[in-house]
Amino acid sequence: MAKEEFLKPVRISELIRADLAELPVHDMIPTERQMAEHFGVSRVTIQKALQILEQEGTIYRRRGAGTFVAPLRNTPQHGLRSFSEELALHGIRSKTEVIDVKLIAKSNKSNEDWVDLDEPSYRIERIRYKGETPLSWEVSFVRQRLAPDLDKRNLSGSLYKLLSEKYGQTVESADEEITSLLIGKDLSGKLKVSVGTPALEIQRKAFNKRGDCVEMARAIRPSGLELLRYSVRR
Amino acid sequence: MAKEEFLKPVRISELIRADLAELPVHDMIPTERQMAEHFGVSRVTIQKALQILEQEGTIYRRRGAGTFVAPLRNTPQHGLRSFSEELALHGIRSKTEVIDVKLIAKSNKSNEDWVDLDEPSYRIERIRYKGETPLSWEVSFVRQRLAPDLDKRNLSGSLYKLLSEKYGQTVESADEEITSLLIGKDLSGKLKVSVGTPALEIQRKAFNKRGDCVEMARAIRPSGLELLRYSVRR
DNA sequence: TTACTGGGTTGGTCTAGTCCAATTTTGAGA
DNA sequence: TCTCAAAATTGGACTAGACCAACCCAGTAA
Repeated sequence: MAKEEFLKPVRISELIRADLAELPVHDMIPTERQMAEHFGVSRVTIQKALQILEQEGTIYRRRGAGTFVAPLRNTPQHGLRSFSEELALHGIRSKTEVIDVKLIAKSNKSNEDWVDLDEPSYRIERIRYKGETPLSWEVSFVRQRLAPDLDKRNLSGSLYKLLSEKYGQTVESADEEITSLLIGKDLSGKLKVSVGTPALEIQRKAFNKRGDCVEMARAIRPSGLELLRYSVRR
Repeated sequence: MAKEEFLKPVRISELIRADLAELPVHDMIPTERQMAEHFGVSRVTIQKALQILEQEGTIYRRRGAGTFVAPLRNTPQHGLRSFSEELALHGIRSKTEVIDVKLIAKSNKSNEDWVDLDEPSYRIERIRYKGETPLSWEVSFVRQRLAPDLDKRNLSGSLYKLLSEKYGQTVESADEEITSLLIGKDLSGKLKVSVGTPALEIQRKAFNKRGDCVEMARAIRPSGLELLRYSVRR
């Protein structure tokens, strides 16, 4: 006989979300107490399930009034995705060309002045393609200590996936800083665009759960393909 | 005699954060059970307090092991701030020039093709300055229904603050989309930069708690001042 | 020394119940 | 019909206790 399984908040939120799809916007849904009885769980568990739906903008709650269906938000939530995942979400199959991989000694005053390395790190230079069209030029730095022999791996896929699966370094959060610039002589050839094309420059620091910096990266994306979307919350 | 006040999670998280500042990175802090006893509250309350600190990246937790001090993240968290708040955070006093405010009829096929208005809305065109230097050109659309007589207000301050305090429309979340472009003839004069200067274009939809779109905006920021920062979480 | 095992510790999760504050509804009175 | 106060409802918050899974470490055996 199958062991009795209790419903967990995540599962409950999925069930509720499915029912929600058929309800009109701003409609009130059953109270927490009713749901608790219906699902056979405590009210706290229901509250956690509703909290999930509230954070993703599916519902909103008003004390003393009830819980209501929020309007559909057509913009997809950004979350934390690698570049390849981001492209796949837009239905684009991407290709990655690894330009260069090398080990950088510590505390070098290199030409990459935006990154200060306190220990030996790998420098990975890559270009992302959609078919024959370059989409993005990227340089990533990863500490050797966190990912030894990274240079011997296949780097033409998702770096985040590789770091997570092979080294247990899962990216949980990232800080990004965005500026604009003009494509210069050095990159115009690699990105197959003319000098003076406007582009986005994204500098990113990615962190694991412990708050250690797992990756430092800089990406240059010529304008044309709109991929940079953020959802900001209070 | 003052009424006995129970400590709430937010207050507890502040107290813990203060103590944390003196501890070395990756040090273990007292267990949840110890803290619960120390503060005279339940363990669930402590967990909520720790959840706050965990989300802001101050600590991290490992089941079976304990709770630890996370490394300092030097990049400031972005959160959801208005442009003027963002500038103030960088120690910059900003000035706002209101170029134009007018009421737009519904469903007009205007030259602003990026926004589809389903009802009468205000169109607010402004320029942000640091001293005499223009930083950003912005156009905001706000539904008349949500903020009647908005055109009679003083719009040279924070629009979000105005909407929140006068109309009860507090921005809780926003979706932003970022691209790059070159400054054209129309904006080069207003922003006092030469034609062909690279710039960021930010399109934003801001929502209240109920998920209704409170503001639609488009901002153009010439490169030079780095203000666009995002913290992304899983 | 090395490898394993078992018990204690710790965070993660859930329950059942209580109290509170915001809101809506009800009902009495003018 | 209208107004306003009381009552009921609802989400928000907290407690005390329980169980579980991951982890750490001391002790044991090879």
